Amino acid sequence: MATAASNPYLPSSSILSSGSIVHSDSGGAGMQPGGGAATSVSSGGFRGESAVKMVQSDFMQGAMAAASNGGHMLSHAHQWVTSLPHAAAAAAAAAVAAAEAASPWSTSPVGMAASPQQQQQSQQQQQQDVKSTTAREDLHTSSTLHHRHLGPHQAHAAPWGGAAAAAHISAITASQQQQQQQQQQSLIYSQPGGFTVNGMLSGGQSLVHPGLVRGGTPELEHGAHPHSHPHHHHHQHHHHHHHQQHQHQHHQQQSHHGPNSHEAHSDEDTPTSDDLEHFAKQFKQRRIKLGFTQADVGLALGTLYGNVFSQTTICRFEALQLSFKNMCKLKPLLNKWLEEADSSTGSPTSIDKIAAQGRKRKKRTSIEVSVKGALESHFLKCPKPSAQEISTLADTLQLEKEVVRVWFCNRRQKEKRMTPPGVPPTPDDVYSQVGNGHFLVDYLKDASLNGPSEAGDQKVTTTTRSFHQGGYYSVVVSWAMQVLRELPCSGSQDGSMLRQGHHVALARVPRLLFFQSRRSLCSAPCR
DNA sequence: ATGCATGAGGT
DNA sequence: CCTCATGCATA
Repeated sequence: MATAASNPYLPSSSILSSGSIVHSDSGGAGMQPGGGAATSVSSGGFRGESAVKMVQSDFMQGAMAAASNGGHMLSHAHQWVTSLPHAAAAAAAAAVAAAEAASPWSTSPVGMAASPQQQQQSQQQQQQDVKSTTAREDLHTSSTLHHRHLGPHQAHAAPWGGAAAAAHISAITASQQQQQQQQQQSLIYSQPGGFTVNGMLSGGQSLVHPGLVRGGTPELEHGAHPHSHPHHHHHQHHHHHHHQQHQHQHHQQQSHHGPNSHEAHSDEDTPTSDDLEHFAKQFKQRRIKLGFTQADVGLALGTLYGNVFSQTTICRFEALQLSFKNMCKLKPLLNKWLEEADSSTGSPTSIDKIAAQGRKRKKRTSIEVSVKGALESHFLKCPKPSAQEISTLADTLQLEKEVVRVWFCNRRQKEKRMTPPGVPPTPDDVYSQVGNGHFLVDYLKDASLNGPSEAGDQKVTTTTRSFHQGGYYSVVVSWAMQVLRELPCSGSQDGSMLRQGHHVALARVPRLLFFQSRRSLCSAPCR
């Protein structure tokens, strides 16, 4: 009975999740800032004190640095490849079969025809129509983005698939969201600041001059960073994009800004995925050079513009793991921050923001690999299970219903990041996908899970254009590796075979087939 | 860096 | 109940 939390969140730490899966780290509480705060929380029940968190920046920076150097970072690749759980070994095999049967990328009508859900989703994703803006400041970037022309059919390949339309349309529809955020924040800020939530903030960490808060950043690159001219324009137009499946289309990924005097950089124009990618990279480098951690930036943004962001968000931005729209929204802010930090001289625009939350978060449930596998398996069959199904599944897996529900939600979200909403029929796009696929194969291979095998016939020509929808394959990869490592049920088949099969499946089943397989094949009895 | 969670808006 | 933007808590 793992009714870990019949109550969403109890004010106090009465999360006695009896055994099941709640991950009760010994260390967790230990590092809690407030010391006893972690558990005590009596009345207040919040862990506002957590503000003192010691950043794990070191770790991250190191990682990022490494990533940068590496040329290809695993962190931001893509993963439209969802793999299958051990239990679904069969599925994997099936997938492989399918993959081979139907030339993966060459023929890809499947994608388009793919689940209606997908279409639906993509549509929704872009919809959120723009409410007029209220210039929160004046920094409305974006100008009159001269979108090429939005025809009735412009669904084209945009940055991240469906984002295409979004790109133009919602160019930078930050306004709406900002409103939301501000609302929330205002609430938050109103919290009496008994505690110094920002030890670091007030401590003078926030906007220290770029001098060298923590110097020594290896790779330097002087040169041209994007921010060029600060100009504030503001666009505001909302269209309704009728979304529909594109049959054909062209994409606008040209990253060559030759002819046009100003292509895209900074904060204007409709950023293309290329722009974003580039910006993100630049941003990261500068940030590191300046000695700021992602967390610092997040706070600084709040301090400067009123929108506080967490390390997570900054991280995701740098890794291009946000939705296209979201990326567009953040870019201007980050860009501005860059400028500030740059000229920095230390403009401590300190407006302490307090981020305290009155509620207690439910402890993070840790789902076992095997269980995850089962979930994945189900996800393949039905990405959107009904409440009933969820309940059943939850019961079967001995998880709370809510946990399962959330899992699916998150899974879907993830999928959006990894799966282009509209399958790009365009050869070009397909290629880029292939590139990713190879990358993945390469990675697995490198992971010493097995030899070259099939990978051989697929040249491991990693495309550098590793972006498109914010990759996420790393997640799957790591998971896949775990599975492969365990692979409890290799009985039926030969271990190596299975492995190869797996890795192939992982590499080539990318979405298209994926959907296909979701219906026909796949249906591992999962445990 | 990422997994699970929360909440605001929409239906 | 979903999607989406975000973030705490973790690995």
